[in-house]
Amino acid sequence: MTIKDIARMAGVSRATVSKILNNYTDVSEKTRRKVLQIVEETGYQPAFSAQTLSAKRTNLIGVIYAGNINADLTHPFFVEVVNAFKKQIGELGYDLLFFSNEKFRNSQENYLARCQYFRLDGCIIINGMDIETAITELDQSDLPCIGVDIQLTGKKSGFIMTDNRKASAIVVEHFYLAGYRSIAYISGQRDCDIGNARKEGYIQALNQFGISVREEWIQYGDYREQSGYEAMKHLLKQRPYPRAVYTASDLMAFGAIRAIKEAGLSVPDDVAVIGFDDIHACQYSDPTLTTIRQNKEKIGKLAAFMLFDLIKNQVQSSNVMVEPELVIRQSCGGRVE
Amino acid sequence: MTIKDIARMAGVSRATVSKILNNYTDVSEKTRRKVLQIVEETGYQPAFSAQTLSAKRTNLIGVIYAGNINADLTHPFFVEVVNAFKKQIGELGYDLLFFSNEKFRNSQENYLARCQYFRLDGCIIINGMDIETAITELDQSDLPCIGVDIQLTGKKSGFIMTDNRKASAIVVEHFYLAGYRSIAYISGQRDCDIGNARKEGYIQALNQFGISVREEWIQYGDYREQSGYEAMKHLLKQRPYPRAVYTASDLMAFGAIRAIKEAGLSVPDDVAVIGFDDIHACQYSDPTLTTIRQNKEKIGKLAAFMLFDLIKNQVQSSNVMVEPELVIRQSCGGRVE
DNA sequence: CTGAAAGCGCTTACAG
DNA sequence: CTGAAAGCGCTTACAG
Repeated sequence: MTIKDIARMAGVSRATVSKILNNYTDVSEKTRRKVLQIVEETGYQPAFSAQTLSAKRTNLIGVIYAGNINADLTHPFFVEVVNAFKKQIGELGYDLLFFSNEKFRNSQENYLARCQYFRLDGCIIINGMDIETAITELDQSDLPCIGVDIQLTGKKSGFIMTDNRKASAIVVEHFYLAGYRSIAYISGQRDCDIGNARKEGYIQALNQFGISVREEWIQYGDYREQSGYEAMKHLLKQRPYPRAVYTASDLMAFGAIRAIKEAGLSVPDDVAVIGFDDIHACQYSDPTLTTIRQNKEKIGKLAAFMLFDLIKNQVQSSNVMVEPELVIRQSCGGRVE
Repeated sequence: MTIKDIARMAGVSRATVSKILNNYTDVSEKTRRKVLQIVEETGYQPAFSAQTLSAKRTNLIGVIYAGNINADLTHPFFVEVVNAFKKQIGELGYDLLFFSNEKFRNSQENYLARCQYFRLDGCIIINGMDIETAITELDQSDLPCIGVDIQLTGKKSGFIMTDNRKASAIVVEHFYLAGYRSIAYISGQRDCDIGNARKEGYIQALNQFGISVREEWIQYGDYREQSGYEAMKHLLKQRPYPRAVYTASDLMAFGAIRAIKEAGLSVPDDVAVIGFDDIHACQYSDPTLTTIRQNKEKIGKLAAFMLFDLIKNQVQSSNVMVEPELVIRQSCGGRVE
């Protein structure tokens, strides 16, 4: 069943059928009705590949998890963002193509070439560790791209992320108002942009409150539980040890809590802890974990609209910082030192 | 840059270039080298739409989250399965197309038509609640389909799921060996196939051990925390109340634990609990939760191979049950009644 | 081993 | 308002 069949059945030309299907206005109401009815009856659907070959757009958006040590589908933060993105971009009429990086990785990874191969209308790039240069190439091309947690700079690119400095400021302020003055920070890897933004926010906030920054109270982990555990052990060896700890991920907070308990101390009575991410387990841990929640819904939704505007040429490259929120539970205490 | 350009530059015909790119063998080594070199130099890539229009296959697999109340990308179990599936099917040379259901849903949802529109090579169908008839239509078509947690019956379809009866048998046996004789079950919705399989397994296992089944010890929830809490409150009102509880999800187990604690009782000393899913929070809850872990890796990977075989016509419709595993933590106790 | 030609199923100026 | 025709960029018999 092709457009030719429909044209024949309706007694019109293929061009006319095509126009009707694409909502052109210069067609008589009578012809339109007849054709539409036949389309309805037959259940005719145009073929994607023929449409794409002939027209330019595909209404297809690529989803790229960038980085060699790459966050995959299961990443708890990004999956929520991508889900919200998918919903919104779906409303706008786009489907999603997920590149399978496997084969691809073995050869030279050329994201741009793959986008061109499928003639994607745009793509969303999820940040990972150890970003490939192929991402830069894509970014600098004229394919519309939106980065999540990664700063894209191309003329047809934009990015969106949580305001990580702000998040740290909120945490430090919360600790400060609860009376804490000795506040440590367990960061992500030293070369992680996100972790560094959080660190800078932490330092800036301490300065603002006139609290001097102690280098030995800044530890580095890898966002995982074990690294938080080890970082906390280092912190506890110091005299005095910090009475409040802010970690760049919830998992590291869980690790820190484990270390604190092992030392015979209590959370939050001896050491207060605030994490980052608000993963599901925060509600069920002992104690329940105070943490920073990123507005994943909003990030995903905004990414969809920003990409759409870029595609429709309605806008220049844009970038947005989204407000974080502190979710207060048991782990952060509230006593005066 | 098209195949025409490459042909011109190499001084051969388009047909020859096409053959070389598609690994035909009836081409002289010399021509092959020359063409390949030019392809390399120019970075030429064929256009997906032209290839698809002309050939039949797309190397594209559709991912469908079925059901009106539909599990989305963020579902903790399915996301792991889909991730493993993506990796394996990627190795086999396929990319993934995620249908955006939004627009689509408003009209009559026609999965089959959409698959045909994109000329997908096959698809994977993730079970949800309240499955549409459009899924049946897809299942019965001759497009290769693999269902996860959903029994497909078409001649080109297969399915894969955890052996849910077996899982229940393992749980009941574990309780039995720990000395428990009064074992309750908190199920999913009454019309949920998965929940029912687990229920039947539970009943069968009780029978096997000569323990009589008490209808009032079977409660129904909706897999969420609150429903587990309420179901447990009902169970605790009974005299005697059960000393061991098996729930069809971890979240319901957390709800049950909350109810038990609220009643001034202890887990596992007064009531032992075993959940289902092994979500991340099980490791951090108080007490940590004993639970059934499904082999998501294996399910995803098998789904990929099964679908591949179906596509390549190497196999008839197949279906597989995957072994579950009991992960023992603190909540299940181990004392004699 | 190589190429001319038809065809895949659409869309888009263009002419009427 | 409608249609003939060219074209999108490939692949695939088929002939040589």
